[in-house]
Amino acid sequence: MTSEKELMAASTSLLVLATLNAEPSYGYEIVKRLAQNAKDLFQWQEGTIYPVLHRLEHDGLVRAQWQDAEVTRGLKGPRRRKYYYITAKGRRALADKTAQWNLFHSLVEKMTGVRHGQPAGKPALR
Amino acid sequence: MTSEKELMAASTSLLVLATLNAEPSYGYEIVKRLAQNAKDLFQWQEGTIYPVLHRLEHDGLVRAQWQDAEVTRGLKGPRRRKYYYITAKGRRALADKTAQWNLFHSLVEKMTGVRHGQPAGKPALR
DNA sequence: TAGTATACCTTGATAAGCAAGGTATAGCAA
DNA sequence: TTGCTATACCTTGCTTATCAAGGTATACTA
Repeated sequence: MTSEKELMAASTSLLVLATLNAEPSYGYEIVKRLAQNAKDLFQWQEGTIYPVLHRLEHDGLVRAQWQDAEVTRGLKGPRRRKYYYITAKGRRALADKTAQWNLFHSLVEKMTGVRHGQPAGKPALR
Repeated sequence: MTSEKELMAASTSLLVLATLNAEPSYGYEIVKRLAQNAKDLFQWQEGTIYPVLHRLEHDGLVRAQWQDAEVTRGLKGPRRRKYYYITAKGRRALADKTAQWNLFHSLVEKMTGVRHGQPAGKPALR
């Protein structure tokens, strides 16, 4: 595999970037949101997501900002959240990774004989 | 990730099983065939495929058989090929893994906002 | 006062892929 | 005949991603 390994590894960072592209968020919430979108069929662990966020930040695809103390006033739990925002570079990376994913998916489709569209009896997440 | 980790790891065994489902084959040829189907955009290494085949055989999803000597007569190269055949259990596994892959893909689609069908300007392998 | 939910994080084990190398056979060209 | 290339099998060591598990701390709630 040349870039296929990154494609595999990309699925998590891809989904994290997609989450942040929709709306800024923080680690704990991203975990919940992914599980929610996947209807709990797939669940990422915190131990997976936090290192990914750190790497994305290190690579400049997202930037992090501890929220103001007053924002959390009235909320239960600790008064600290590290919000992540996708950057312009992150949006480009998201587009690239999405294109790569779709390309790889079309290979799987071709080889497994799955047709486009959603054939009857093939459930999908909605 | 619950079974998501297997889903990631599944992409290679999925494609190997799909290859063998189309037609019995052997390691060296499978590598070539995958690269060909992927138009060399993705390339699996022998060091990846052989262990996968051994694992699939160990799990009973394929069975292996050294070919007869006469079959290779006239061919260049060594007179030995280890042909792999998909089993009934392998076909069930292929169906399962394909369903899992499609489920996961629908999550990616949902989160990246990609619609079904092939939107204009989104190239795919044909 | 104890439990639960929120929110951050790290560590050690497991597993998959890759690059690189190794062995061997046979055709073909110099 | 000598050496290159293609075929065909395989293993080893490194890297990297994920997970399970644990740790810290805050604040609401029973």
